[in-house]
Amino acid sequence: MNVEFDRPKRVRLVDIAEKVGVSRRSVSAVLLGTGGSRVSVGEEKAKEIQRVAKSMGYQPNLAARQLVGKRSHTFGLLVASAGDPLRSFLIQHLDEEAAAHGNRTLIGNTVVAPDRFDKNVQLFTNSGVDGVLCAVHNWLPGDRLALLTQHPCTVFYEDPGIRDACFVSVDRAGAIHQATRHLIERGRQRIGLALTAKSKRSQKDRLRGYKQALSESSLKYEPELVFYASPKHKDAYARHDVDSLKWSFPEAVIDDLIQRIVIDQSADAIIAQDDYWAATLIKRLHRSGIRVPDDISIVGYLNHYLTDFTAPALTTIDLNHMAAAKEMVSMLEKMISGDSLPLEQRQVLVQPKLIQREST
Amino acid sequence: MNVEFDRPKRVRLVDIAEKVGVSRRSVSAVLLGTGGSRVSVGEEKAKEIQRVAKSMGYQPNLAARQLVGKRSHTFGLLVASAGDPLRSFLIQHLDEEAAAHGNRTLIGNTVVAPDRFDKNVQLFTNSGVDGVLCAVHNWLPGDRLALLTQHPCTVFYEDPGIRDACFVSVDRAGAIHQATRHLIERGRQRIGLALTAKSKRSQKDRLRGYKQALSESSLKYEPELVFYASPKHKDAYARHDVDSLKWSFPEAVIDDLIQRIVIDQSADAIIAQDDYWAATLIKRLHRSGIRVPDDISIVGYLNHYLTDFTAPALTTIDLNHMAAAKEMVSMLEKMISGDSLPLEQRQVLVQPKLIQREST
DNA sequence: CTGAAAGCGCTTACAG
DNA sequence: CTGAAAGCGCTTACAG
Repeated sequence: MNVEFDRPKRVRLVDIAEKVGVSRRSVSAVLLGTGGSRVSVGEEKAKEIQRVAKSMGYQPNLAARQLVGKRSHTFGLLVASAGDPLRSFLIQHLDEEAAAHGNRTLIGNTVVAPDRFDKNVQLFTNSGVDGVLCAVHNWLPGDRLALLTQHPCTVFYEDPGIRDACFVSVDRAGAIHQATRHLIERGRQRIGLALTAKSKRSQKDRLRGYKQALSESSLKYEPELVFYASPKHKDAYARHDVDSLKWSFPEAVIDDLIQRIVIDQSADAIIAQDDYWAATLIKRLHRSGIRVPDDISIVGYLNHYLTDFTAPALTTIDLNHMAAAKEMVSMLEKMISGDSLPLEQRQVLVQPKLIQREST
Repeated sequence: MNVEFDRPKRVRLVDIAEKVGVSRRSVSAVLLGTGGSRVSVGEEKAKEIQRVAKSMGYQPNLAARQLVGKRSHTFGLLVASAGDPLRSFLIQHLDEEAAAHGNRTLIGNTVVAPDRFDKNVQLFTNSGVDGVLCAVHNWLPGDRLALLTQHPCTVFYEDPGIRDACFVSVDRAGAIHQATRHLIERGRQRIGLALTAKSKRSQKDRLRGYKQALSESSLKYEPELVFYASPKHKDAYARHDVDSLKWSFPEAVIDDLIQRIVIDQSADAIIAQDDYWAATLIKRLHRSGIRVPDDISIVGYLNHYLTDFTAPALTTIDLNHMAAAKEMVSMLEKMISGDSLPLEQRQVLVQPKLIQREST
């Protein structure tokens, strides 16, 4: 079919008011729910307004509503990138949840250039967003405090390290605790734990869950079984190539991990930093003739769809991004509509869940 | 640090006009570039306006600009879902490109419910987007014609089947042509081609490229080497589970493919439908004791980061989503600023590129 | 360059 | 319920 390239004239509130023969205010009350409880429109009239609005294809002008101080029903969504492999499910769920609550989502990529985080914050301000959801990794640049100052209604994924900030976090200690227990139940005795930096809170949490599970089973905690990526491993984290806009994953660090934990320490299980570490581990172990799970069990962390494609399929910890997204949007809605959230409701912990497949 | 939860008062155009002691019009001209060429502000004054605007943290109110008919600098981006595994790179690149041209991106998920496509089109209308980028798979529901009618400035990824519509497409015939030639050069003689439906244009294109490469090398085209997913294979396509919001990939169809093409027809190579088919193929072949690439070569289609995690790493065709995204945004910008695009510029073909890894 | 005014499409407060 | 008016922050056309 052929399509005409004319910009269609939009129907306005006043157009349908004139057509029905009522005031704009009545139309506004019926269609947009404005005016509080003061306005009472007869049921007959209300129905007619609805009917005419529908037949004329009325769509309220959001810019106009926004200008008079109504909610924009727009959320800013800060992400590393729309295709962020570690958080693409989270991003998707956040967007779904926002939409389910009647909001639009303005997506802001931050990973392409160091100043993009702050630029997007400005943009969100211009755009008059009601609130911001921040799913950017803490290890990426960006002024979180400025974000919070400009947009008090902001909910983070993971603790941004700002006092009283609202955030949702996965129970990392609980996650590793589950994984460790699972491995112990499967008869593993020398369980390795792969971490990045020693000083990071997230990594300390994981270590805590690990130690606790060991002690509950009266197993000795051996520091030699904990692997830390050394500073020379620049590829310890997922990285984003700015030119191709593609993500890449650790490689060399994995061989080091195999040498130090699997070979030197005779580990019979590894809890990996994430599913990508785990997938690479499986590949490299396979090349060295070490069998998974016969010789060694591997547990991932995330539950990306990648886990179905490793051979064997990866047992992993599902970080429950759907629950996290629901919590984040729910918190944000509360902050926007009500007053500020009481302190004890500003930090929500989401429970992860172990998914057993074939690698353990 | 503690954060105050007050909504900050935004600086307006008039505020900085008063501060500097000039008219709003001058400020508008200097800061927003309005008023055409009529307005001439002295260089001194202009600099002072810039300085004061910066010091006061002025941010133009986009809703107000939009209301008086200026561009909203907002694009609608229709996607299956933000985490769409087949197009997440495309989505990311589209967003990047839009931002690079100074636009905001309103993301619209469509896969959660059948009416979401059309709902999002309405939403885009309300939001006053300048144009729409549609990256939704053609096999998903949604009224493309209504989209095009409401938003004449729309660019599709892949031909939506509407006359004169603007779209960017990958050269599918060229892609399969490259893959086939590559396999022939590597000494393969019985090259299988895995397709979905016989009647789909996209699949016919692939077949064309396949046949052409064969005939160029004087190889006989054998229809038995072409696999079509039968209607019973409901899992031939990537599917999105509405409850978990997660995607899943074909499984059973792959075993059928192995039986019919690899075993019955003794294929020594397979060009898969996409990287997911290819990854699953590699896994299943491995279980059957068929070695890749010793016994059979496998080529994927997409170049997802998944390809690095298969064992062996997957040779695949990079669909060049970055180039596609650049083209799409460039077309859209032209449509928005100028008049309608001449017919011959409405359909752009992007060239894919074979990436050799280990599976061939 | 300036000021004063009108208008974009809505909501709200006001007087009936 | 109504109409007439003011205002949100901007741009534009108008008269100087």
